[in-house]
Amino acid sequence: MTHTPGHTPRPTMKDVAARAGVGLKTVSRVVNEEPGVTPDTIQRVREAIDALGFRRNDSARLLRTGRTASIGLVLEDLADPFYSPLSRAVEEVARAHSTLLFTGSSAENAEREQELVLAFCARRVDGLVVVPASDDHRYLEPEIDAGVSTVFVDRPAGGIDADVVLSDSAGGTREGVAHLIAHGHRRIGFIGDELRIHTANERLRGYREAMAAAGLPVSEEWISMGPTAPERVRAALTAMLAAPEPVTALFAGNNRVTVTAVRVLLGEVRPVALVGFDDFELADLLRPAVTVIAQDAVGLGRAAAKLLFRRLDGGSDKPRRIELPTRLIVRGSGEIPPAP
Amino acid sequence: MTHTPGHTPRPTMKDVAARAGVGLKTVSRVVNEEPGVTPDTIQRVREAIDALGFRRNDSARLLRTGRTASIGLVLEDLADPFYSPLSRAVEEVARAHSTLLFTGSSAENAEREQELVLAFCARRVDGLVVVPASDDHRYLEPEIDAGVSTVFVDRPAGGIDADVVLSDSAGGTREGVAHLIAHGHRRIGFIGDELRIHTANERLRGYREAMAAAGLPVSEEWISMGPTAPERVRAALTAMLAAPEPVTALFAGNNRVTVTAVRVLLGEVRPVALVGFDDFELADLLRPAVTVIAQDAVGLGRAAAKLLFRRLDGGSDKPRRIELPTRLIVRGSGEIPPAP
DNA sequence: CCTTTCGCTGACAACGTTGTCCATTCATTG
DNA sequence: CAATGAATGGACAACGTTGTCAGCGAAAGG
Repeated sequence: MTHTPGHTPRPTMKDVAARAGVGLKTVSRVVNEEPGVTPDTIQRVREAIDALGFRRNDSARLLRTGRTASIGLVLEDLADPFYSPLSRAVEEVARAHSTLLFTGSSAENAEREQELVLAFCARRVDGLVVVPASDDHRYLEPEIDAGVSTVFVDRPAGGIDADVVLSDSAGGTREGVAHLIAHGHRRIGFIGDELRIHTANERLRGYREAMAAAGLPVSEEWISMGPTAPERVRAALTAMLAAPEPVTALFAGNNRVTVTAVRVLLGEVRPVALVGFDDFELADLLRPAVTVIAQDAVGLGRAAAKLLFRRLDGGSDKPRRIELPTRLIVRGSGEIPPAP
Repeated sequence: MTHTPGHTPRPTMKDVAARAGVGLKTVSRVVNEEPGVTPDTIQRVREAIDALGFRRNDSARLLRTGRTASIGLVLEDLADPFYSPLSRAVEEVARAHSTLLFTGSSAENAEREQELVLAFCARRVDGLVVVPASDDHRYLEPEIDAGVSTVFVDRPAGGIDADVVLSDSAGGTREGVAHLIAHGHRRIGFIGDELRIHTANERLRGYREAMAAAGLPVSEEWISMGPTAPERVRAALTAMLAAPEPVTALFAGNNRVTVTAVRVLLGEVRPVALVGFDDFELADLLRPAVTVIAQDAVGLGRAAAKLLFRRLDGGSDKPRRIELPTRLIVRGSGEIPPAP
């Protein structure tokens, strides 16, 4: 018994063929609009299809043809306001290529990433777009060899040479920190994500470079890397502000940090300047409005997906690295001068 | 040729069997951890699997077994801050059932919804979670008969009797409007989404009921339904404020309307009270902080997915309608008294 | 009128897996 | 020592589709 009790089993091409009084292959031809069928026969087959409510089983079809017309997207969290436009962009490109999209969230967990990726591979997706959570992707090598094109986004793959689409994290951060320096700040804090995350590292590097370029010393007490949970960020920032020589400005390493920082600073008497990496909705409506380094999430997703489909269409030069520029959006919070 | 040039073709169970010197079915048994294989044989097969980098083709497997262990999620926009937690919740439940998730955005377009749904059905997903964009789902009837369990979320299906999980839109709106009335407002505007959208209708009904319950007249000029594009909302609100008897408070029908309203009101000299349907991040950081009717997006997604899996596990009583309560979150913007 | 060509159609194998069932082996038992 | 039966392994069909190829009839050409 192949159908759930209580349900009529799905008609197959065989059923349609029988009903229309034609051969199996003729039905296939009609369904796929292949040439070489008389209008009369087409008509008969069409009627049988409608009468039976037949719908082609794409799983079976794709088993035969070898392509599944589906791709997998693994990211950190579907619900993260930074990743959701990215996934929407991937979806859009996939749609343009008549391809369906599997999605999964790794929750920043290496094991879960691998589990998802391999599950997608077992489903024989044609390709993958992955926001890495792990830093070792050698487990993907056999899959890639077997023909599963893979493009990494937002962070590079670990241990393998693969396509990747990134934002210019270091450059963007340099620009943001330079903006704070230009407004007179000398003691600038940096709160970022865990060091094992590539972008966190890059942004920290950008911070150090900008400070060095301005000839400013950096105290390690101004730097705090770790989980972006509100409590951790709150504690870190509070400590920086309570130090004997408190920071007068903060660079926030991503939007979750920025939001928590805004909350903390709202309770501060001293004005503290703030620039955040990642734009977010309503940043312009806060008071002060938050100056940010905006990344192009849609651009990242689109570029990654397009690169993936180029691979699927046969482009197979060596792995590419695409870096998208960021954009400083000046809104006010970065222009607050240091308290005298 | 079944593999892309330049790639090694994937090994199949046959290859593994040959290499391990056992029968095909024995490999299948090992892979599926079925009993009846000597530890010794298991060992040999395992080695062959590793050596060849074999990974079971789930598409083929599922063709045979009839279940695809995948479900489809169709919503309005994956990138919408209201829907992304919902989809994350569905994903979480799916994961707990070892099921993969196809996602697709209908962009509030009936045709596209149907296209997506039918594409998922052609892939023989086990079930569907759908946020309706169309108001006629009779096209789904043959699929449901064929055993594709379907649960609708956020809005009910049109033309068919099916499971649905909703927020209490009318009740929530009543509560929100009553809140404004309690603070002295008599002329309250309502800006909502297009009338063909069920929730828009329900919320409008809630508004009318609350006004009627307080014995307040309603001028049709205080009501504006239509697309939630910022320009349209801006124009509507501006008109309400410029009228001879301007509204002193606004109820915004969803979060997109609320955000645009906040922007418009920021430029207003008169204080205007505001309550919005849907909570959104940072609502508490705006000044005034925005009072909202919060819906439980995660709860909606989870309830829908759980109901779906209950169906998949065989539960087949008649279609259920689950209504989740909303919650008034008082933050300030709703407490502004009417200008004298 | 016979052959060639061509348009149309269908039988059959194959895709990679699982379910059914029979064959073999080997230890146990009468 | 033969009979029994459990444990193990494998041959084969089937899932629903598409690709290959051969057959058939009719139109076209000699």
